[in-house]
Amino acid sequence: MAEDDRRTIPEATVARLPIYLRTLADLAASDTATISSERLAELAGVNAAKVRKDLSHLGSYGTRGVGYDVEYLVYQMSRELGLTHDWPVVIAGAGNLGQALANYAGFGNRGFPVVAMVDTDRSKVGSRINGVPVRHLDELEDIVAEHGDIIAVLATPAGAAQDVADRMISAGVTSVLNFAPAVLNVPDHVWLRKVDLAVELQILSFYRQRHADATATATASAGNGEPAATGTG
Amino acid sequence: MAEDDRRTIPEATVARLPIYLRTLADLAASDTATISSERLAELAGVNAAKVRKDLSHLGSYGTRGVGYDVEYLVYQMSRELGLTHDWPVVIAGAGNLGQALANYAGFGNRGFPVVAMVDTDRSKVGSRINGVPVRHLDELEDIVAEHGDIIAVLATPAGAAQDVADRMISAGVTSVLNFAPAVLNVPDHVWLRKVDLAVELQILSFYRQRHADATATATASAGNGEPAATGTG
DNA sequence: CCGGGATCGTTCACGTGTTCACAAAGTCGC
DNA sequence: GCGACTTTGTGAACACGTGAACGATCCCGG
Repeated sequence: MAEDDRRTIPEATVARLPIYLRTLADLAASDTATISSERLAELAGVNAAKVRKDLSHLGSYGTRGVGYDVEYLVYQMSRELGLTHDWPVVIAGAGNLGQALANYAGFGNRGFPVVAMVDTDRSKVGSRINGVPVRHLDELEDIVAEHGDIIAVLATPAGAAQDVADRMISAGVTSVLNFAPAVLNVPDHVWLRKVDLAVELQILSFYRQRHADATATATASAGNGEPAATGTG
Repeated sequence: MAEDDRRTIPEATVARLPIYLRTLADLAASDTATISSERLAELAGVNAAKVRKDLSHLGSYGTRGVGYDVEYLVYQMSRELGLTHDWPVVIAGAGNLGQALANYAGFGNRGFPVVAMVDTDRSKVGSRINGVPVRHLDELEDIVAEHGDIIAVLATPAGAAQDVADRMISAGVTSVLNFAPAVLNVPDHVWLRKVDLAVELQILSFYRQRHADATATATASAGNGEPAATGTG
């Protein structure tokens, strides 16, 4: 493996690393010392060759004939994913979704403490949700200044998302996770990921609809209602 | 375009159709009659050629020199996505996330009525959340029988997700949207998509971490902190 | 010290998705 | 009607991700 490859991990691999990490953490908790690519692939729901190729991007941490050392792999992977220290998170929008995210254990527990929520609704500002203070959107610059490099989670209505994102970014935010059902335009230096519930449901709806069509029209012909799609790379 | 192509829409295209549809619906609401692929691409945040190729999978609904008829495209796309009728949804898990999803307007409003939530916590069973009745998991078979083909949304703890999924599937469910932070194994005839908050944050963390590394080590060299990644295909 | 068995790391071929580029096909002004 | 202009639809080149295959490497028992 060339020295350069270690610094250019394919996007598809990056998206799978957290899954591997979670699986490996479970294994470590159950006192499993080593694991083969085949078993890890099974647990992570992917192909064994893919596991080996993915892990090879991190370096040669496996031992032929034995497998991978779970503890060491967890350590290296955590380091690579930047999980050795906390990343503060600010949630924009204290509505249903925002509150649920603030309460979500998986957030704060594992390295992503929610340091504040911001909203424009003055009746919410000043309260606390799961211990997280709700502050006014206008205080955003202060919050970023307090915590430095921060991750923005957008849980606002669609109409407000772009405006809030713009303010986040001009305040210095470079990582945005968008839950609002809207397409966001961000500058090149900002990393954006999006989670869209409606889109996911509609994708499911498409395949179901097509399956219904296929079985309806092809009652006697060779109906090929190909199923089994895994989602959200 | 061969007759066959209309029935084999690439997965990547399917994932973008809902975005186009939402954009087009907004345009229709603002009395825009026709739109070019270039403008639609701009609004949807993608490449113009990609828009044309994606839309060509639905058929030749554009007019050269003019663009696409917005209304007609909305109609065809809704039909293709199976949005001409409702798809009932059952949410498993009445915790923070499940409740937020039940309250989420984008769900029930646009063709995905939440007909029930299921949980094993007897203190929750019998109550209503945003008008949605919370029933016991054991009633799952009844619920599926009542509403026929149903979409399952899993908002349970990770440990319970596989069990609940198994029960859903044996009750007849063929579409599953998984919010639980766990890898699910489902039979081939079931469509599965997943949304994982922790994974998304960790992906953001990776790119931020790498960026920090790059700028730290390459203060004087040609620091190439390549940003701008769009998420969740 | 050596052979057998297991498993990694990598190469290669293939399929899928993206982007460019351009002919085909339409509109509009005159 | 006709030419200029606009925009679609698609062919082709390219980039990327996947999965199978296999040599390389390591442990273990004797």
